[in-house]
Amino acid sequence: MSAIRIVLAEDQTLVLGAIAALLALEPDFAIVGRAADGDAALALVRTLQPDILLTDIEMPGRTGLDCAQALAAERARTSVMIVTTFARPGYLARARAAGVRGYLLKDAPIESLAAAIRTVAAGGRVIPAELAAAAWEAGSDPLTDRERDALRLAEEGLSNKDIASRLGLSPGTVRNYLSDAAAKLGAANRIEAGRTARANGWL
Amino acid sequence: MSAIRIVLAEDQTLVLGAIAALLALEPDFAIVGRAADGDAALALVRTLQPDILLTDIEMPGRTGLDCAQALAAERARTSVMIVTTFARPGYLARARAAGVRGYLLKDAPIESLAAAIRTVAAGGRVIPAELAAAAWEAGSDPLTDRERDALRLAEEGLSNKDIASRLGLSPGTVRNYLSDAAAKLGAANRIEAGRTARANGWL
DNA sequence: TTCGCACAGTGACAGATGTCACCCGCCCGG
DNA sequence: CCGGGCGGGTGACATCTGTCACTGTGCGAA
Repeated sequence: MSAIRIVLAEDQTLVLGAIAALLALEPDFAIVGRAADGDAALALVRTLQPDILLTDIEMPGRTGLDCAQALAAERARTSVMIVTTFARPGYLARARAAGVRGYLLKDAPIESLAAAIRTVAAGGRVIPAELAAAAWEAGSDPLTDRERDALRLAEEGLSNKDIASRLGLSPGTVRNYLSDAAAKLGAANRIEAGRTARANGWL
Repeated sequence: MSAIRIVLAEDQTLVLGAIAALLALEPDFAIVGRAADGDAALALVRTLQPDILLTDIEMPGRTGLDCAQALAAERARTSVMIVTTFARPGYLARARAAGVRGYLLKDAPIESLAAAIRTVAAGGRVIPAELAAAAWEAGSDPLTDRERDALRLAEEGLSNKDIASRLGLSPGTVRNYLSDAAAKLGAANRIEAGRTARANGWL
């Protein structure tokens, strides 16, 4: 029986190296490639055709979710697994939509990583029950594209006028979008709205 | 020659296990303890008296910087090293003040970790030059304690009135604090002020 | 074809926020 | 003992934000 061939993607080099060291201890795993950003990860997967791509979400350039989407579109033979710090419902939903086969949190017990990889390599799926439940409770993203755009800029402290000129809108329209977004999210103002949206992985 | 005795503290269990696996590969290192939060780390250091405490900053309960401060106050024999995601000048400044002997970023090359540990164990210090330079440029925290308090709550989207009642102040005073803070930080409003302060590690 | 909804805008109003001046008391360093 | 900084406060003012109502357009689904 041949080893499970794995490509790792993670922007924090120290963590990348450490996870590689951890997985290398398992006799049935072969770490065939490492990448520090999404574009490098995609390139590696395309040339190496591994069994598993184990990737972080938040990376410079292309995110792990972007990679999963791209590979799904190409009908690649590689199964994508996500390892992330964030238990955001929106991330999980996007991962599911992108055909991701495993979703793990970085504060999960270590043994669960190797176990999850074996499960996915055998054709299974790994999504923690608590996470799935939280995603269910949070529901789906209620925001429209323009509301998201406005909220992203508002988060950075821009005024309605500045946001309007960046988006090519009138300040009044921006005010309406942010007001709508806050209402949908049950927030009292743009700051709270931004925090809520981000916590849910909707930004 | 005996091994360098190390205690690791890191709240993301997966990363903790991975770093432990990585360091365990070095014959002159002995991982004598692991902790997933600051309080556990302190307790371990006090009983085990290791050569090195290698700790993250952002952890539940006590932060890595808090631990360093506590150990410095006790004149402990353990040297504290920080490994963190964030290159925030304020963090580095607080680390220096707490007698921290090494400060590494999680996106540093892997080999540098082992090298840094050996340097610190031999009585040296490890602070990356770029980080030190950035800290120099950013200058020191211009905020007063009350301004920081107000800014922290403002970040969460609370109104002046709510912040005032939480801090036991009048809303006008809160307004003044936030206005002062924004002026000191060169920000146009509370949101930008909060972002700037956080980016610098002043919150 | 009509309904709903995203997108875009205007106008009016209340309330929140930002700015400034100016007040007090306190403590600490020169 | 006097200045300066911090903590705390007031009042006035301008501007920004949040809320509502109401007007359109265009698209896609029933």
